[in-house]
Amino acid sequence: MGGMSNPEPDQRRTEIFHAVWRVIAENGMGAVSMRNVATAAGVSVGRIQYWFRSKDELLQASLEAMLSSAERLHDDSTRGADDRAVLWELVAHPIPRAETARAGVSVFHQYVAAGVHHPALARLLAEAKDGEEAEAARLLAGIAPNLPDPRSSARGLMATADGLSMRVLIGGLSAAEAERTLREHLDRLLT
Amino acid sequence: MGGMSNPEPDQRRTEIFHAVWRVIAENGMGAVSMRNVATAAGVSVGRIQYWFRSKDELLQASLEAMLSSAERLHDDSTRGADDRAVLWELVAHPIPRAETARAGVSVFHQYVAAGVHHPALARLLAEAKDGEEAEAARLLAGIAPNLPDPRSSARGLMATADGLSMRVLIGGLSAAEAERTLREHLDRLLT
DNA sequence: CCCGGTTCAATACGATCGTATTGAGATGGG
DNA sequence: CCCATCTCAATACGATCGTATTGAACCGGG
Repeated sequence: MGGMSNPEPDQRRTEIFHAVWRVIAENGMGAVSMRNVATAAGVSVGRIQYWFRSKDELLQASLEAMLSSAERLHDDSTRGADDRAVLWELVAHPIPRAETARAGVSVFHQYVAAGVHHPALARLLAEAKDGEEAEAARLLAGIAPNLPDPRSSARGLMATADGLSMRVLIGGLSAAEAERTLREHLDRLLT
Repeated sequence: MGGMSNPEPDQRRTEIFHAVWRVIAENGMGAVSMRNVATAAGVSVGRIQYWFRSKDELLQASLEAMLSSAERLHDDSTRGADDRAVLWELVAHPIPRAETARAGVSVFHQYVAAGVHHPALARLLAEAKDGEEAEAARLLAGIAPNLPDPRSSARGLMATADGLSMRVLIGGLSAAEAERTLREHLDRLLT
């Protein structure tokens, strides 16, 4: 038969994912178009069309990539750190403490808004949040074994972080204040 | 001089606001176009263009109308109710317990996502949230006078509600579970 | 009666959208 | 060498977008 397939198709797709995220971070989900993504990636529209059948598949794959990348990040941070620190990183990560973090957090919120009217995206987001919640509950149960309902506590903790994250994103609340409020919540939980 | 202006210009604008909200609730912020709004309102595009100079002004005015309407709603619910009930309504209202409430909540989240890259919208949202927070802190201080930092407690409480609201919107968490988690948070605060 | 202002409806324009189509270069197996 | 296949770039098409323009209906005051 003919030629071989490229040995690194994932590389091609990943470059495009980065461009999607950058477009979303800089100008919101409404600015995501084949042409804008192509320009941001420095490639042609045809290339994106070759690697993704449609804009919808591109968006969905970008979210999957983002979620699994975040999960991998967390798993890495787990090695050799104590559970309290790991838990804190897990629940505090929606709060954009650095300017670079703000980009990622805002991208997440854009996907959430899109997911409200897009079941496939919503499902990915719901499962990711559920996984985070389970992991937080597991850590919480290890740290405070006498907690009556770690799952519910984890749920409240993560919801608090997400709500604070939203406040920081729309302004009027600093990341430092948000972090302090979240810390108070966690401390109250652990005493 | 010539003719008089219509005695009810607010009525015209309000009808259009309703159409904007319906379009956002049903199909998301991305579906908001002059033509879609006109169709939803059963009027011509020209009419919308007459009452609003641009799509941007329409969106901004729609958000202002929604926020002040919500504020008026809350003020009305304040009459003759005890503070605990008023506080609960204030803080639990982001959780879409009925299907009709889901529409309003999802519209709010669409505006939040839009606000991330739209300073004028963000400012309106931030001020509204700040006002809610102040009101919740006031009620909280009245109910539990020994609370060390009512403002911070109110902040955490409302953030929890917003985060839970997000979870319910993207699915995988029922409104009842969200309400229970929020109630636990409030109870822990008041004991 | 008509005239100027209000309130639209209709239409037109250029930009941008998603995507289908087409063909060119590159590459490795037969 | 050559041809099939992979990988893209270029382009075209119809739809939809925001908005500017134009004029018609209506109506109260002079």
